[in-house]
Amino acid sequence: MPPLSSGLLGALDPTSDRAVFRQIADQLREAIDRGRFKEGEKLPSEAELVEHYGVSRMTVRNSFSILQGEGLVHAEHGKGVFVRPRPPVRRLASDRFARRHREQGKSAFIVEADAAGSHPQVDSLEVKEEKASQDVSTRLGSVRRVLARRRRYLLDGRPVEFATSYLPLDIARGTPIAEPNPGPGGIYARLEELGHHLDHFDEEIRARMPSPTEVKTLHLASGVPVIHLIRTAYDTEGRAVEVCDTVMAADAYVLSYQLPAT
Amino acid sequence: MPPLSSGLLGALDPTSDRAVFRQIADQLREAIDRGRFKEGEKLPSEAELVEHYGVSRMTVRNSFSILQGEGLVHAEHGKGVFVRPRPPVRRLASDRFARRHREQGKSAFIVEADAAGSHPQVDSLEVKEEKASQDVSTRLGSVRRVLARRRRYLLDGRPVEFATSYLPLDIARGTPIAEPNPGPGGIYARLEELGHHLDHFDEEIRARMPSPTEVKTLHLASGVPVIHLIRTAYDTEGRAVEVCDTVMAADAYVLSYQLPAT
DNA sequence: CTCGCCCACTCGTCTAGGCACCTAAAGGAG
DNA sequence: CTCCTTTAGGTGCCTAGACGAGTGGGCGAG
Repeated sequence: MPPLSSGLLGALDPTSDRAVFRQIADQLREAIDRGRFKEGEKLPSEAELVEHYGVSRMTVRNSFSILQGEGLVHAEHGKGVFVRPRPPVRRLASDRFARRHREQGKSAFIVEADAAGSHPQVDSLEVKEEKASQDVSTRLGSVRRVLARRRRYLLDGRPVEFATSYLPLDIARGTPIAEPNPGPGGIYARLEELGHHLDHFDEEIRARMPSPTEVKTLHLASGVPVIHLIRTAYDTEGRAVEVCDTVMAADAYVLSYQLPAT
Repeated sequence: MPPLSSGLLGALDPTSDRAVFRQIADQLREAIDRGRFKEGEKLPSEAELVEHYGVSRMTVRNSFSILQGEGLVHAEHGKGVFVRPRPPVRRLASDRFARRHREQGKSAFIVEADAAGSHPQVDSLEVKEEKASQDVSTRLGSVRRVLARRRRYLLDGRPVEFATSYLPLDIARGTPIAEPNPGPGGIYARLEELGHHLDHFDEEIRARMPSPTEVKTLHLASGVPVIHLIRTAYDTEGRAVEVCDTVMAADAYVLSYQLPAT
């Protein structure tokens, strides 16, 4: 094992109240923040740090687990611990559902990704009728059963988002909306063709840590939260015609809204 | 030590690929989700679980640390590990900066909190001139120095958000905006009085894990992300007159936006 | 009865190892 | 030269135990 060049990391302060594993985590964090370890670069191995600080391996592992929890690093089995590269973020503008965008035909996700030079994909498509959850039922105005459209979005092979749209059966059943591919402009274009002119959307945004299912579906590294967005679409008669429940990898998105100051 | 009533938790599957500490975490998580352990309730102690599963204490602690990372439980030294109660969330409506709200006089935060029956506070107020960061400078249109207004918001004693407003010096210097208390309606009211009629706001939303500083400032439990909101205010001449950088405890907020479908 | 101390229980930190498994590189077989 | 096997280095997972430190209840002294 090559000796760890000691310029990068300092020594511990034995008089400090701060736990040793926290001190080590602090030093590593600072070194990362200062760019001493760059994105994608490998941190010193556990053994090197054991040597450098004169502590036991569990203590070093503990430090790593803190940094993992903060989303700063990720461990690869058999390779090492690496500074997590910050993936390019996708900006979601608040006008992304504007009518003019629908007129182009392709879905918003595809158009936007192509424009950014990324390779977009949609998978795990599922369209079926099911019982509405309490929450969805409330939002749609006491609907018992709904059409659910589930799909997952990937960017350059990486899953970044999965979403489920819920629509009242009396609107969606037997229309192109109930088809896996609803046609150009997506379901919003179909809704308007069916006479449900869209008036506005409500979006609710939360952020939280992912459930184990979400970790799997989005291949989330530890320390990456999710953004949970619930959009309700209303037609010009004030009726809620769709609820879309979206979970996004928080490190892949910036949401952007423009608000009038009236 | 009283025996752990074994109805609550199952046994381990030694044939499973899943690591033991993950299996234990899974069982605890499921028990919590099913309401077998309720909000605020104490989980079995480490020693009880060691006994129940026949594993070492580190393994049990590892399981707990997973659940902590997910924000499901929190440990209290000397007392036990508890199911984390979900605090009431504050809804931030997208019209919260509408002019009509400013006319009431009090700041948006105070008015809203009072209405919800909570006890609001603002602290660690700091107003000073400083060099603009690269990012702020860009957003404000190549401004070198700015007036920075820092403050922290608390709800019923709990810190939930801290924010910094940056304003160009040529607008803010020598005005009530540079005072600790800018007067009724806040700085937006003052900006309008000074002839900077507000046209619209841009809001950028990110979610991520907090830095150690943010953990301290917001007293964040582990497993709670932050919502990072950057708002830029534009006047009717298209000039950016304020950038507000806000970090919120994600478990205390739901952001709500209404978008036209035009 | 009250106060203060002590002890049992709890989690927090750390040590010192062992086994399993993955990865990459070196080296041997074909 | 290519392909496979071996092996060393690395991480993941786990054990067994020690000491520290916060909490709360019980018990004895006053």
